[in-house]
Amino acid sequence: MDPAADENLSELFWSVARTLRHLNKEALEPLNVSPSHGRALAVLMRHGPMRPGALAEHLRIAPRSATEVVDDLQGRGLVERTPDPADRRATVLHLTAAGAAAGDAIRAARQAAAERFFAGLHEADRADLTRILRQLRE
Amino acid sequence: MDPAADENLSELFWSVARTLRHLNKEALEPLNVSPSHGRALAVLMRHGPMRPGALAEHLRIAPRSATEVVDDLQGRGLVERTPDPADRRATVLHLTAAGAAAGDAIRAARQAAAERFFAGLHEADRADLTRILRQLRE
DNA sequence: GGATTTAGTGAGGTTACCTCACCATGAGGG
DNA sequence: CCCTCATGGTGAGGTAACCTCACTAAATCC
Repeated sequence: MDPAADENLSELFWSVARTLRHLNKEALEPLNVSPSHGRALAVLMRHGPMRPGALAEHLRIAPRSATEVVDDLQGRGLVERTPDPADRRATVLHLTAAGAAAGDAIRAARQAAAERFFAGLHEADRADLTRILRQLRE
Repeated sequence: MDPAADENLSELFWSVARTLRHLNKEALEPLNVSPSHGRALAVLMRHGPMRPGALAEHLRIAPRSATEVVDDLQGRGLVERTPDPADRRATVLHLTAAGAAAGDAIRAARQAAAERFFAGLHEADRADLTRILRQLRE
């Protein structure tokens, strides 16, 4: 159990993470969305209309911060707030047509970036990586 | 080449990265240093005294931002600025005794966190992960 | 039906960055 | 030797993406 090995594994992980983040950001740049907005749109794409609170949970940010993201997205005409018929305190967020289009573009760009990044791996290595990462996530 | 597989691999990677970052931050918290300060101290520990500009390069931030980090670190008595005898425009940063001690503690805490995190993996999986990450880093 | 909880948001703060402008110093060319 | 240009550091001011705290309106519990 060489301690230096763990240190290296951790550093290695960060080094790879940085590259991947960079690629992601680059992929999103031409679409004129920040990574944070991209994540929010992706959540709405995947899980459908939801309340700001639920969005906050998905993004693991404070509810107040979700309000801010939504403000911004609404300002760009990508999402809309509609009153929740079941609870008059609440609002429901849903994508506009433009938002859905942006979401599609983001998904495609992200996927292309990931594809490029992981393309160097053999099928078996991919499978191993997936398995190991799943285990780390617990 | 299922597209969804790559999407998942990328997301999986981020999920794990987030956990690791969280652990790192937690490990640094009791030492009362932010991750950003920790990184700066680590660079000074590893590479010895250097100018702010060099620190900025190592941290991949703008020189002006390095000034800020150094201001903070100096305010906590962890680093000192001394005039560079070779260039009267420049200053040289070096760790104080407290800074070196903090650097040691940070290194230990970081390593312990990584140890705990990767402890769940079998030796073989660790080796695979290391190999695959190395390959991804190219 | 009054107390408590929950949903969303205004106000204001923090962290970790950034650019631009500026000054002092150093280095090279005529 | 002086003049120009490059370089090291920093003041001023800005930004993104978070945060907490306090508040209102509505729902829910006892």
